[in-house]
Amino acid sequence: MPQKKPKNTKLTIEDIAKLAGVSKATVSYVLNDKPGVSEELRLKIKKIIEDCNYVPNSAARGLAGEKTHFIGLVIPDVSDMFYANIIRGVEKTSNKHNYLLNLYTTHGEEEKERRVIGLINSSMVDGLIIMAYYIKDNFVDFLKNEGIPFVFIDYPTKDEDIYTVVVDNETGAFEATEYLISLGHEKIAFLEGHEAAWDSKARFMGFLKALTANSIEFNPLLIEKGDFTREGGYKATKRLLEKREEFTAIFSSNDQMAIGAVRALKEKGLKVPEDVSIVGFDNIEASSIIDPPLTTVMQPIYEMGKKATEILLRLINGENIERKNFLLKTKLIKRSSCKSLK
Amino acid sequence: MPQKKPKNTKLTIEDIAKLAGVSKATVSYVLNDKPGVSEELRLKIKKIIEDCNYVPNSAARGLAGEKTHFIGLVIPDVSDMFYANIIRGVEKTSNKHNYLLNLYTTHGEEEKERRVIGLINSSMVDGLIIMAYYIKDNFVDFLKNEGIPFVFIDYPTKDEDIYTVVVDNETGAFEATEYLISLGHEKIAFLEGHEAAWDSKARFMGFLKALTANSIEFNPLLIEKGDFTREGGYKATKRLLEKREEFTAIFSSNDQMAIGAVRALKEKGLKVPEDVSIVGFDNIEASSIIDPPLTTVMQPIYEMGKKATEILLRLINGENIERKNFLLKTKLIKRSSCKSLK
DNA sequence: CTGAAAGCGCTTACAG
DNA sequence: CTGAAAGCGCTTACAG
Repeated sequence: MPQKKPKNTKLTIEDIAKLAGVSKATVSYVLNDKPGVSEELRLKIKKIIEDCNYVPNSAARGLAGEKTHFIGLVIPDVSDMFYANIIRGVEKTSNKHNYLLNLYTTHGEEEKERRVIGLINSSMVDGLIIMAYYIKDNFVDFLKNEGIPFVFIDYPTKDEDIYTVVVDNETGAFEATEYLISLGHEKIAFLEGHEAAWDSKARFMGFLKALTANSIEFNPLLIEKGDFTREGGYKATKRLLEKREEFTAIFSSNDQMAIGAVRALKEKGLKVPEDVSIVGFDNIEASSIIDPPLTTVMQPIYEMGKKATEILLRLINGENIERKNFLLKTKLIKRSSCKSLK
Repeated sequence: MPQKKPKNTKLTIEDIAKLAGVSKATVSYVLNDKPGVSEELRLKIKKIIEDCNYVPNSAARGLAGEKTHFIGLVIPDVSDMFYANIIRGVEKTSNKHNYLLNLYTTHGEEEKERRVIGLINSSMVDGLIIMAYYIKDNFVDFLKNEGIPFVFIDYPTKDEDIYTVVVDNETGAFEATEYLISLGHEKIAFLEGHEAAWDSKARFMGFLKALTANSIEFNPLLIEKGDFTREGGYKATKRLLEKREEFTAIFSSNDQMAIGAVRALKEKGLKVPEDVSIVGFDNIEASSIIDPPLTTVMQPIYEMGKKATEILLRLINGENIERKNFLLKTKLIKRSSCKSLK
């Protein structure tokens, strides 16, 4: 009957202690690499543990107040490649340090994000990596009081008291725009992402700064609102074309919209990059498959997960980390959607 | 200091008991919907729990032998859309039933798959969903002895004693081939996947059966070995073309190879679908983006995760399930990579 | 350097 | 219908 878990088959610390002829405490010290056991005994016990394939019960460890060797990852979704890559970064890094993963998906729902609270209560994880939408200050305060280490991913805050790993969207957009300018483009349209999205804003800032840095006048008519979707990019580009305001390039604040833009241009008989150059942002898989392959800005997604985990693990181990806010660099991927005007 | 978890802030069952003026046991009964508490008292206690935002400590629950409300998912990777969709299916379904997810990625390494054993020991999960490569019979035996419910995904076995959820690759391939035949194709080439892959074999079987069912003679010259990669499909198709054996269609055992095949054909000046029709398998994102969009067989990936979770949850609740092996249907996605010869 | 004992927060017989 | 007590497997002061 699956209802009952017959634990009798499982080895406990007591079994190991008996086998080694010592007390449970001594085995525990060995397990946790604590002092107070002679090297000889330590080796002997380690061998027995190894031979028996004994693995300590994490639940008991968690309860007793020691490390559980689990870290919790709060993330909106798993089926999006962006999040999937973050998970992979977290997972690979934590695995390397003998940590396992608890996954909590929120699907961008505020209520589910709040349930994270229950999780922490459960003393099931030693630390938390959080990527969320609705995190408010009170939530952060709660976490602080909780005394559990946590790191935020892609959550830009001015609160210098919390650990964050964020992509440098602004510089990424700056570089992409400078690239277009270096090819001779001056009339560059910009497709905005979702209104509330801070990353869209950061990209727009980078775009603006690049124009300014190159003494190119900003033309508000060439800005179109979008929503980060393919359809949104398509519509934005159609609106742009209807304005009959001249432009030679489009900088889209993400790839999905850039793909929509390509379609809109093609429908109007315009060729990419012959008539219009396009740069996207994100380097999603589709960007290398479409015709023409898209020049875009790659985010260090995997690295974000990795970095956040490294920080968290150090915090869990009680290390002090000087810096709290980490900005990760993007990379411009040049493909064939841009043409030089020179 | 992050080293210490100050549990003092956290509510325990004892606090709730005091607040309600009852013993811990009574609160526990309410928590677990067990009989022995008057309806009135039950409601009162539930309200207090609600008001205090109390969440029981899963570690303690797990230790005490009750449900942890975690299920473990063993899976090779997260950054592959196939697996990501399975995770999503598992995660959405388990969340709906108030279950949380523990994720264990194995990266196809036998040793890491084995570490699953440690996990079970940990009484951290109530059940296990497993998608693995090296699972041997001894491993299955271990799980059975463990007394923990488990369900395998995409693990074809003749062992009628274990629960499995598998895609009906054979019927999927059968239908795809019949579709090509219905368009008038008789000279159909087949690109095999990785040699050891049982799903590749199943797809080949479906292909063969469709030929037989339609009295079309099987031509061994039109079979090419591949390895499920884009490059493998490209090379296989080049070899195929060098044979100078006539064919009007290609059935590739997955989309990646089909994409490689399209490239090989284009390089030889052949057009898809005008000169050669192509059908893939998997319905990966790229299949809808390439030119021409690929006709392919969609696997019910999300549904596999969902189905496996539903089964597992029922097992965890002690329900008996009559059937053990579930075959999930594929769906033919018709796009423009096939042309009728009629 | 080592062991006996208490305690983490829960559940579950067992009495009443 | 309800409560006192034992126990799950660990860790951690505290003695020795």
